Amino acid sequence: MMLSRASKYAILSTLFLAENASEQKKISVKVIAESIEVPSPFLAKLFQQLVRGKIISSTKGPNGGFYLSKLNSKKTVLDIIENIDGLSKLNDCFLGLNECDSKNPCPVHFIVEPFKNNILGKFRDKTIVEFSKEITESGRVLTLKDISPKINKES
Amino acid sequence: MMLSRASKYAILSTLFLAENASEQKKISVKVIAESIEVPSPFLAKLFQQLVRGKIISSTKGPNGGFYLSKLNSKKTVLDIIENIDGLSKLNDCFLGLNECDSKNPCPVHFIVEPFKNNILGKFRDKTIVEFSKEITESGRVLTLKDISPKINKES
DNA sequence: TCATTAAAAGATAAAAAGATCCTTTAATAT
DNA sequence: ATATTAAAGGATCTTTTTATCTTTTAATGA
Repeated sequence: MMLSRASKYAILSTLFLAENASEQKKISVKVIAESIEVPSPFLAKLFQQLVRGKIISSTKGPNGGFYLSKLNSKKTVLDIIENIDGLSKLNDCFLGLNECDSKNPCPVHFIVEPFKNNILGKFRDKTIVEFSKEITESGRVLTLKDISPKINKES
Repeated sequence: MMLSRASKYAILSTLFLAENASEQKKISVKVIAESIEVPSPFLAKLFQQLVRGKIISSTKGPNGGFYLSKLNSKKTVLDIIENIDGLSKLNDCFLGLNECDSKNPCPVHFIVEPFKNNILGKFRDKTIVEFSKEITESGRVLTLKDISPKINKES
C-alpha cells in the first residue's frame, strides 16, 4: 500500500519531464536531479529502467537527454509504479495479511479499499501529460528538498 | 503513508494478545509467533519495545509471558504505530513531497487526505480491545502466512 | 574522423530494515 | 534455596533499498 522512494522519484521526475522537456529540448539527468533535488546517480538508474520500460525516451551525446515521445506521453503514473515497484505494493493488504478481501477482510479492509480504488483509478486513467497539466495549472512546484534522511534544520 | 513490517507484526500480535491472553493466561512470544506466523526473535524485540512503551505487559519466569493489563487495553492501534514506526510514516505526503498540504497540494493530495483522516480516526478512536472484538465477531483469522519473501508456490 | 557529450551498463558501497543468537535478569514452582 | 522458565538486553548477521562510481557505448557537432 505504499511507494518506495524509487517510485516517488520516478513519478516526480517523469512529471517534470512532461512539463519541461520535449523531443526538441531534451533534459539531462543532472539537470532534473538538481531541479527536483533527487540524488542524480540514483535517478540515472531509475531512468535507465524507465527507458527500457518504454515509459520515457532518451538519446545519447551532445544535446542528448531524456524526454517523452508521443507514445510515452500516453503512459500513466500506474505504468511508472508498475515498472519500478511492481503493483503488489499498491495492492497488498494494509496490515500485511496474505489473504485479505471483501469475503475475508482485515480490520481496516473496508476503509482502505475505497481509497485504493480511488487512487488506483486516478493513477490508471490519467496520462502523465494530463497529470502534469493539472500540476502546472495549480502552480505546484515539484521538488523533494528534504524527503531524505531528515537533515538537521538548525544552522 | 504506510506501515513497516514491524508495525504490522506489532499490530497483529497485540490484537492476538487482546483476543487470547489475560493476566491469568499470559502468552509467550514463541506461541504468538507460531500462531500468526511471524519470526519469533523479531517479534520478541518488538514486544520489548511495546512493553517499554506501556502498550503491552509482561512477566518473566514460569507461566510468564505477555498480556494486556487494564491500562494497556485502552491503548489504540495508533499508539502501536507511533511506538514502532513513529507517526511520520502515516502523515508524510504520498508522493514524498516535503511540504504538501491543502494550500500546496501534491497531485494526489485530495485523494489521499480523506483516506488518511478516515484511517487515522479509526486507529486513534478504537481501542485495541474494541478492535479485537470486531475481529472475533467477524470470525477473522489473524495470520500472516506468506507476507514474507514470497515463497514459490509451485511444489 | 575525432573530440565531446550524455546515456547505458556494470560493479560497488552505505544505510535501513528485517531477523537471529547469546547472555543476563527476574519470576515462580518445587 | 535452587532449578526452571521466559522475558530483557545486547551484539551480530542478512537482505533490501538507496546511493555512488567507473567504464563503455552511441550520438553529434566541429
